[in-house]
Amino acid sequence: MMQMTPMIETFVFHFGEMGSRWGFNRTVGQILALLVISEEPLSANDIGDCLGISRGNVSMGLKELSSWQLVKTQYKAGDRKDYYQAKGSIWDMANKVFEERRKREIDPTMSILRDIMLDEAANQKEAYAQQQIHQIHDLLENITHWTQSLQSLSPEKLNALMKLGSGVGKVLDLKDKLIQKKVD
Amino acid sequence: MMQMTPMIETFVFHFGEMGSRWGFNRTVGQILALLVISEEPLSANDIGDCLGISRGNVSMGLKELSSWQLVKTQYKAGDRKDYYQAKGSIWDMANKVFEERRKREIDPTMSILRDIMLDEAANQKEAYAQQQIHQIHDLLENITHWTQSLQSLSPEKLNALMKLGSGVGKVLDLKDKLIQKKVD
DNA sequence: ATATACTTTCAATAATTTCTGAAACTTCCG
DNA sequence: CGGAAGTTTCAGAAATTATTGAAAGTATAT
Repeated sequence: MMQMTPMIETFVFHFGEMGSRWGFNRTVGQILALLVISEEPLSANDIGDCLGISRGNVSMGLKELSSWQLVKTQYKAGDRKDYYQAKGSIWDMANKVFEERRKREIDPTMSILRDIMLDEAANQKEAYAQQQIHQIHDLLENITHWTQSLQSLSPEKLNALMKLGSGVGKVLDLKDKLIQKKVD
Repeated sequence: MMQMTPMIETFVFHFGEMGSRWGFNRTVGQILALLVISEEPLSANDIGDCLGISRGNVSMGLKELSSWQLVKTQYKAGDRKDYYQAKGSIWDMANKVFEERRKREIDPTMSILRDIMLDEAANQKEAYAQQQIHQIHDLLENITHWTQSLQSLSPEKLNALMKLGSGVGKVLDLKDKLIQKKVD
């Protein structure tokens, strides 16, 4: 079984706190952290022992992580236990988290905003409200398209883009110039 | 006082639900939504009446929104009441939310990860853990730089970038070619 | 078919977060 | 100063969310 050295405890517990901000609860955050820093797969009992949580809670946590597609199951020959591992690279996981959050947090809002935009404004106040709602909708739509296109980039390109930092403004200028060339 | 038409109610209540996912609680989300779609400033009592919540809760919600720098206070001549309004454009507000979330969710984690990275790995397991932690740190650092550079872009450029969508990959290729030229 | 070794579910409970409302505080005016 | 009109605070109540653990479920080996 994994032993919890002080370093690993610090990481796992902190990740538990933060996990709750990233859309899952403390236990789920801790389980994910544990799986991420553990090279070999862990059984559900290992996880419960390390974190000092009940067996049922581990099961629910793993179920949640599965729904986020963040864990994979390993079967060991001659052993009935299931063993769990983090699935994919850190990059892949971050992507999964972004995508899942978009689905849960942005998509439902978009749908409601679209409905509202179809309604006829009944008075001056509603007209103003609708105008604001329109802006929020457009913003969310942009963010959605944007993150989707980031997800379709290869990891290398993504990394290049990230490294670009404030150079991103320059690249935009570049693009304008090139388009200009084509027009000429 | 603002009347709650069905359209406005739908929006405000939904925003309340979603607000809790964006880092503030239901009431705070509702108050923000109400202020965003209301053209003229509202008093704390107006807000409480519209949302059916206690005066104390309104006060706490406004305090929270102030700490996010999302509201401004208006004083009306010959009226002792304070009147509140959403501060800045939708874009500005989204930026504030991003920034505030970064401060609360990413920065503390970065600091802990940095500490861990300075420790000497005591054994093979810790070495692997440290390697993973290093990757997480780099990812978060990239995201931080990236979002900071987005924030420093003008709204127009930001919009152009958003509209670019998957074209972003092409622009990157372009950049590589241009750098290549310089090297030649 | 039964025993065994595990996993999952879910009702009850515990922990946490949010909300209320009364009291304390502030500010403005006469 | 005293009081009226407002705002803020915070202890306790209410609501929500997370956790436990025992019971039910599943799969495998004999």
